[in-house]
Amino acid sequence: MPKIDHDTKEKILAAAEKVFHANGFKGTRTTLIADEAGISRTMLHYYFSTKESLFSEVLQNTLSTVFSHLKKIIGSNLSLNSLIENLVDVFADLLEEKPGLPSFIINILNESPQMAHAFAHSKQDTIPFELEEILKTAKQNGEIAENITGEDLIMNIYGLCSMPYLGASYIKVMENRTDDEMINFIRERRLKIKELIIKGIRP
Amino acid sequence: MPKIDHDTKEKILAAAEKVFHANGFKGTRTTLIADEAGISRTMLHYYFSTKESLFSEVLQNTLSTVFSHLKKIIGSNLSLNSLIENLVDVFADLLEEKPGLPSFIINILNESPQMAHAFAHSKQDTIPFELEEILKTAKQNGEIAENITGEDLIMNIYGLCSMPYLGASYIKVMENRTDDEMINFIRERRLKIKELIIKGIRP
DNA sequence: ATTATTTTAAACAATTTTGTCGAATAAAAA
DNA sequence: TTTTTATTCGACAAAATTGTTTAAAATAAT
Repeated sequence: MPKIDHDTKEKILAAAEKVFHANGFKGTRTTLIADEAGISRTMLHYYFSTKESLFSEVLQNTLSTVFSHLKKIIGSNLSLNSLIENLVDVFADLLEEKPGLPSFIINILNESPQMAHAFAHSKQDTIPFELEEILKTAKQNGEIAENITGEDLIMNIYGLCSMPYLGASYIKVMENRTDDEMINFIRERRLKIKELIIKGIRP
Repeated sequence: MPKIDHDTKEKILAAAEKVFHANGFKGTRTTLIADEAGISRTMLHYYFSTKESLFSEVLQNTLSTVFSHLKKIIGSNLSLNSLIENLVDVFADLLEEKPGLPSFIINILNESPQMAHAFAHSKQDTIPFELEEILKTAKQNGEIAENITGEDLIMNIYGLCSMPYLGASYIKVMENRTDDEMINFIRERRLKIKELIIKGIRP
């Protein structure tokens, strides 16, 4: 029986993820992926017929990672503050694992708004529903300002958590940070983000 | 004496700004700029020899717009809260004028980290210095938590204000918003951002 | 040892994109 | 009116990029 070298395929996928996340679909050169994986461009076409098929596999991997993180929150019966801390942790963990994710998502939304449409209508993102429910009771208890919506909360979290990754190259040189220092900086910021949001949405 | 049609040049620059802001340098096709401007591609090369030269003029225009906005804040002797409200207003006004700016900046930082380096070292961005000064006295007065830095404040403002523009296509379809409704949504969010930050950084 | 599988290199076709050139037209300036 | 300027079109060269093919190697399976 034939044996496939899964190792090489994985190497290609890992390299492709890195390059696609950083440069989007159009911006990516398959040559760069091959270089990054340390293989020839011929080999790339041996495992993946086209750039599109490679991209689509990377996209699926990325989305499944996102959903596996999101599932950590679903079903838990939490107070508002715990929920917020949980959401921030889940997003922050996700971004620490996939630092290129914010720029990747933004790129996709830019390059093909159809995908934004499809994704928005897929209803796989169940967080908004849970959120509205919890916000309702929190408002009744006077824990939170009346005008805050679930959308607000998600935008606060996603915007604040993504920022350091989107501006990484600038933030790094601004304070002459090493890679390790950047990771620490972002970890410390995670705590500040939680505090900012929890205090900031009070009545 | 010869007469140059400045109108056409401006049309090209406006179209180029739109396309470059939306797609970055690599992602931009000069054909698209010509189409957007309603002129032939030959004409584009008549006024701008290369794609690079056109990009560089767009970039300079963009940066001068950014700085003209930033200057509105400099030199004023404000309380912490007024400063924050001012900063949010200035950024929000800027983004309302140039909605593609966040994705443009992110693209530049991604495509050429050298530019991030150059920009960070140009010291044209004087806000951090002013900020640290004001934060110092605010901390002495107990108006703000000790661990908040100027960098934190700027990241909060920039991240929160940019978010709706970066995810625009998603946010639009999510709630079936028209263009006008999007503008209103973002204007209302501006107030929430101010409140979030002011309350969120208290001790 | 023989066969099948993985990998590379080199060459090539097709496509896209950028930039140039020359001819031709319309409009304004001299 | 003659000349300069603004504009377009079409053709084309050069470069980059993607994908195919062929021949040849290294490696693993039987």
